[in-house]
Amino acid sequence: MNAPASMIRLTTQRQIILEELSKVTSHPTASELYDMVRKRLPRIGLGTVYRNLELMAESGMILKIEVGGTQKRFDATTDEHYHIRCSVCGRVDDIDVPVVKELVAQAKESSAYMIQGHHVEFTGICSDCQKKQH
Amino acid sequence: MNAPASMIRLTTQRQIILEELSKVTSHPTASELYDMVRKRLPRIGLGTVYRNLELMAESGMILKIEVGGTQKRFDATTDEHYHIRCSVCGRVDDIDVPVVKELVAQAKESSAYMIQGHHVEFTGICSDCQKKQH
DNA sequence: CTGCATGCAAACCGTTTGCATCCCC
DNA sequence: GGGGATGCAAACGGTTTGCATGCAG
Repeated sequence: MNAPASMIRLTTQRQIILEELSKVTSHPTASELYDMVRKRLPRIGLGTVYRNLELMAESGMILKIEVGGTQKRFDATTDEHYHIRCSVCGRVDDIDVPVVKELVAQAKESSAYMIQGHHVEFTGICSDCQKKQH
Repeated sequence: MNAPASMIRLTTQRQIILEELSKVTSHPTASELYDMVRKRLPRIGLGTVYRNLELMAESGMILKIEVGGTQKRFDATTDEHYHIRCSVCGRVDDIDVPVVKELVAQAKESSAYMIQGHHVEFTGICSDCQKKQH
C-alpha cells in the first residue's frame, strides 16, 4: 500500500521546491516554502507551490503533515516518524521516539475501519518558547 | 496538570451547546454543532458557538480535537483516548486502543521540549465509505 | 502542435473579531 | 447600573480554482 503512484514530471518549479524542502530539517508550511522558493524563482505563484506540494505528497515524494494547528506542513523525509508541535509558536519538529507498530495491529482488531496508518503527535513547549517565558 | 481552569458561567447557549454535543458520539465540527443548536435556539450566532466551544475546551469541560483535515472537532468525552479519521469522508470516531503512557516518558527523554501530552490519530476508511466503493 | 504546467487573481471556507445591544447579577 | 455574553456582519488567513498564457515533448 501507498505505492509511489504514477511518476510525475519534474519541472523546474517542482525540482526547486523539492530542493528547498530538502535543505531544511524544519517542517515548513506552504507559504514558508513559497518564500524560500521565490528567492530562486521570483515569478513563481503561490498556487503552483500548493499544487505541486499536493502532487508530490500524493506521489510519495514528500510527506504532508496534517497535525493540529491551522496550516499543513511538509517534510522531505518520507520514512515513518513522529512529530512534536510547540503549543506556543506552532513549530513542528521530528521526535526520536520509536514507531509503535503494534498500534496499527491493535487498531485493526478494535475498529471496523480499514486501517491505513497512524501518526503520533506530541505537544509541548519548545526550548525557545520556554526561554521567552522569562 | 490540566486543571479545569476557572469555572465559566453556564448561560443558556453554553448549556444547550454542551447538551447537543453530549447527545452524539460523533465528533461534530463547529458548524455541525451550530446546525444542531440552531434547532433549539434559532437566533444563536455562529460566533457564539465558536467562542463558547473554545471557552469550554479551555476550561476542560469538553475536548477540542485538532487532527488532520481542515476543521476542528469537539468531543464531550474528556478522558484521554485516541481517534480514527476516515480519509475519504473525514468523519472522526473514537477508537478503543489503550493509551500508551510510555510514549510521553520516551518523548521527555529524547526532546528538549517541555512535553505536555500526546495524541494518536489513526487513518483509514470507515465502513460506510468501504461499501460505497462498490 | 498539443497538452500539461504555470502565473495571476478571484473565489472559497473555516474561523475570528469589532461592535452595538442585551441580559444577568 | 455594570460587565460579561450575545447576534450580526465584516474581516481574516490559509487554500483552492478558473482562466489565459507559456513551454516542453
